[in-house]
Amino acid sequence: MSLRFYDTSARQVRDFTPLREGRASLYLCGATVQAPPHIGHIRSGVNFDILRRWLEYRGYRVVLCRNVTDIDDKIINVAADEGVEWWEVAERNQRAFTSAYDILGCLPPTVEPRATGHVPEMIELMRRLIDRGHAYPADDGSGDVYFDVRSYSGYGALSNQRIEQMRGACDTDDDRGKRDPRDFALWKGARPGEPSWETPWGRGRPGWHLECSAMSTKYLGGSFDVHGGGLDLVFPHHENEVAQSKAAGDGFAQYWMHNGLLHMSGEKMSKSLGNSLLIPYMIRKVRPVELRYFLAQAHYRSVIDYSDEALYEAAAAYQRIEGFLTRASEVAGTIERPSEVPDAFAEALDDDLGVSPALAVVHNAVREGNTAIAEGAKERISELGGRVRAMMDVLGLDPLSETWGSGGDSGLRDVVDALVAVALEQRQAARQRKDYAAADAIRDQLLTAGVAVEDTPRGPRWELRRG
RNA sequence: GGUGGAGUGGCCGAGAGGCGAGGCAACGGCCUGCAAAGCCGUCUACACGGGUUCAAAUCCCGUCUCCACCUCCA
Repeated sequence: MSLRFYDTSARQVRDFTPLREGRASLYLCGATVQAPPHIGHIRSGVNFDILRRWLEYRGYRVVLCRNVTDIDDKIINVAADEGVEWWEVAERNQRAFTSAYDILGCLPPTVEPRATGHVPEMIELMRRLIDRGHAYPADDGSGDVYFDVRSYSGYGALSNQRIEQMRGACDTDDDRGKRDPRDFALWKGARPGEPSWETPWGRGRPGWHLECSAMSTKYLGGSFDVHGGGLDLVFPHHENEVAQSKAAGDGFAQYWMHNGLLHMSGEKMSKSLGNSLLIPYMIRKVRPVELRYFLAQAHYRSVIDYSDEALYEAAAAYQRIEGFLTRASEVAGTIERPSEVPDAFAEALDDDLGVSPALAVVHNAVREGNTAIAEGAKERISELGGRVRAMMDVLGLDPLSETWGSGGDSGLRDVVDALVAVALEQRQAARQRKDYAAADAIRDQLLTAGVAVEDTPRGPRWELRRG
């Protein structure tokens, strides 16, 4: 079977056929940098990182454009509240997003354009829309420029809605100068004290949707393959984007992919809830790779109901895979990672990124591998270990990848290893003379210090036990 | 009012007409001085009521419950 994805616009799974053979162009709605990211934002990043990695595995040359919207009402409001410049807020939060993506092992995008760096492109797009009769500057002198939704017959096609049934857009203070309440702002006229840029229609700043159409066109062309983002962006953001671009004469996205949202206690984690699931806090609960596993394991279109229990279960599942690979390396030496993944795994990902069934393939290989370790079958261990690494690598989760290195000082680790070895020698001596009370006391002391000892047929081994 | 999604074993979570996905937890066994890890086994589930079918968790009709979007959202 071929590679296929669920297309929000078609409301069904479609075979993936790129516009240019061997290439895949992706536009991903990244952050509006009004606040630091929580795990819902990063889920989106992880889901699309897996898409990107899978496309690359399938031989496509991927160009991923992930925007940063660095100007909007909330950014301005936060800046005003804090008494700092709007660009301080944007810079600070963009750094937080970048850091979070890095920590979770998301590959950097090919290009990461910022809205405020593309005002000329936005002006040009507005010019095209006005020339074609799809947009108009407000006639009240406010400087607003609106998209005329009634002029574009396809409006509502993406989100499957009829204009008549839509509510009015309240995206400006008082809907000044709108011809129809559902018209949305391409450009917002400047208010006193706000950042603004010069345009033929007066000073102002971008509306929320214009930047994505302008930047996708600049970096990916008028037509590109996949547009992605969170399910909550389907309307109005993506509906408005596609309206702007198609009304201007561009082909725009061929496929629309939306990740499901992450809920907290039955509630969606919106920015306004101000919840505590920010990345620095989360990675005190579990390691980053375990957080990535948690976010990746469910199908990208399903809702994830966040709970600490579910998070810890995911961490345990990951540790099972990691434990196998660690022990496999100890027994069979370096585990080479082959370039191919098993067919069953590939078929799962080909089918609309079925990460869950793909992970079932991984776990089956882990169980076989553990049996091979028990039997001491080195070739089999290497083979299965390599297979597991290859599969996990495609998901960005290979435990033996340098991405997930302990991050600690390796020199310090050598010191600890030597110290633990001293203690273990004493414990072994105690065991030899069957002084199990002494042996167990040493093991307990090490455990208290965070060193978990396991006895194996080849002698004791140890590892750091977290928290 | 409009649009879309969901209800699966103790828990998480796939699947979508016929073979028990997988994980976590629990219990029993093997292994171990004891553990740990691992392996084997047990727990045979699909909201409810009808229907179609040789066969339904999966299709159809109805009902209930929950959720999302309908201009702050990833």
